[in-house]
Amino acid sequence: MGPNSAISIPKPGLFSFEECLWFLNRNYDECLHHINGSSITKALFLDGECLVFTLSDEGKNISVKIETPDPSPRAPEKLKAFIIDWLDMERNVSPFYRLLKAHPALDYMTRDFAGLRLISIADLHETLCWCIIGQQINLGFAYKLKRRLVEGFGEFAEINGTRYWIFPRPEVLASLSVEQLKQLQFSRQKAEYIIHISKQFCEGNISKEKLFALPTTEERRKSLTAIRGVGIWTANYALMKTLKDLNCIPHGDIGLLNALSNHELIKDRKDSKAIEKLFSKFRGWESYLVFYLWRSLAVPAFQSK
DNA sequence: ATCCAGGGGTCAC
DNA sequence: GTGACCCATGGA
Repeated sequence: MGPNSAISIPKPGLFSFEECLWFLNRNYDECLHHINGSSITKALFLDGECLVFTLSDEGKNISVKIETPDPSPRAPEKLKAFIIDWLDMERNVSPFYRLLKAHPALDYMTRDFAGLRLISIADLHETLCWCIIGQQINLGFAYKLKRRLVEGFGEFAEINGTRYWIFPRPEVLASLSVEQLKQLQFSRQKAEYIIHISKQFCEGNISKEKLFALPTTEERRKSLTAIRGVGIWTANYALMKTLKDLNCIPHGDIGLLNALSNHELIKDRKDSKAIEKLFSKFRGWESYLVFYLWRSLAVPAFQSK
């Protein structure tokens, strides 16, 4: 491990590693990263190179340690860019905080969730598959299904006896049969959607680059919902989590509705006028507001539901 | 047993 | 464009 594998990333203002860590370590059985005390370890492919890295808090900086032996010369630089993007470290969120502070029911978030960033999922294929998995089932079971998929068909790097998994490649999922996924307790519908979406990636019909190339959110949304299994909720989730489009609201999301209800911001699940009214005050920061509202679901006072 | 869960497709109007 | 209905599967 030479000096090249030590990387430091300066923390921006209104950024809390602890809050981001909290999000990544919610009470779910996540299989794509490991939390150990106050550090995160994850594996990924960067331009085809498999890297395992550990993030930890260094006060004014975040330190990144590459665990994989013999990383390529450009690995540190690419990894740094990945992490800045992953934890949304380059964004100035102070305008969002000003909007929160101006809202009596949401003001507390600027203190209780201070420094939380919109943590992304870089891989569009992974995001869409994750959406399909999570559609209409409880999150606990969704994470279970994801783990089965990842450990069944993904790849891993092993460091000191621990396996760090990477989400399966589109080519692998595209070649599966519906029956193989049904054995993992995927419904027929989920199995068909995932195989179909994976094939679309293999054939080059979908890619993150192609989506980015579209000029407007509306065109990106249309392009996504044209895919079988991708509805408006999934499209908005993917735009928010992978393209970091900040104008996206996953309408109908049960967690979002529960959070709005907890804050007494809506009367019932069909109160779309109240939802529109709230989000109209957060133009340009809708996705951040959604993310913070999801965060609020873990607040003990809102847990009794 | 019954209802719900970070939806989506289809089909009628 | 909107609404009713079906699809699936585990968890509480």
